[in-house]
Amino acid sequence: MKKYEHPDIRNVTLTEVMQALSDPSRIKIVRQLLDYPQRPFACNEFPVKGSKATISHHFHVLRQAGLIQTKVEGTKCLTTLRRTEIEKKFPGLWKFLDKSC
Amino acid sequence: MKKYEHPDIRNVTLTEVMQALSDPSRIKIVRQLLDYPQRPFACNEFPVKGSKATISHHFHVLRQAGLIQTKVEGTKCLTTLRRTEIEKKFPGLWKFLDKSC
DNA sequence: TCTATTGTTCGTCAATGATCGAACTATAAA
DNA sequence: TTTATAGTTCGATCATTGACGAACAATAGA
Repeated sequence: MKKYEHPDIRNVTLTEVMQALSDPSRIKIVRQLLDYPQRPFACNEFPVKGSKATISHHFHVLRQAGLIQTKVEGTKCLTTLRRTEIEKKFPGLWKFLDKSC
Repeated sequence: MKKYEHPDIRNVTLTEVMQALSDPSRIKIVRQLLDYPQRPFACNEFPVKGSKATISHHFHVLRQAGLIQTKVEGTKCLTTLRRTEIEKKFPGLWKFLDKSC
């Protein structure tokens, strides 16, 4: 598998972050990651429906927005939140996403 | 001027809110409102460029997302945040928007 | 009444975004 | 080496969205 590009958080804009989170599937992904801190998930471990291509696209968007990081592990790719970096740049985002209904 | 429709906050989704905030002009509008609590602004008092139609569209989106309320006053329409209602449904949103850079 | 102000609505166009199947890559396991 | 697994990338399609000008509506003021 190819290695992933992760943007420098300094170059991430609030608009991008909002845009990334303006999709129900992507919000689900982020919330699951919030619910299980430190635990990495493979792409197919999220309750998101759609083709492989679509799901891959969602992770790409979240990655470009600086919200997640992806690490190759065998044939899988493991995703975790970029928790502390995002919290530093956008304080309160995680808390907000976690609590909002 | 017509009277405005404001959605019941209960029917507003997080996705809608994120979508509404995924535009630089609309973020600017909300931030200005955050910076001057309680003070109502007319549509043309925001540093947002674009035609009248475009600006009206941005306010429409923010209104449908439950973020702002608009009141007719003469030939103007005055906009304020739906501060407490949104804070109750999406705790931390205002704080997050205010602090993020 | 006439005109200026303020904003909405409509129709249109261009750009973006979500979705998919198909072909592909890389690793693991048989 | 063959097959299965996991995900990416490409190209296409379709829907949504942002932007605009033009026509409109409502109020204020001369």
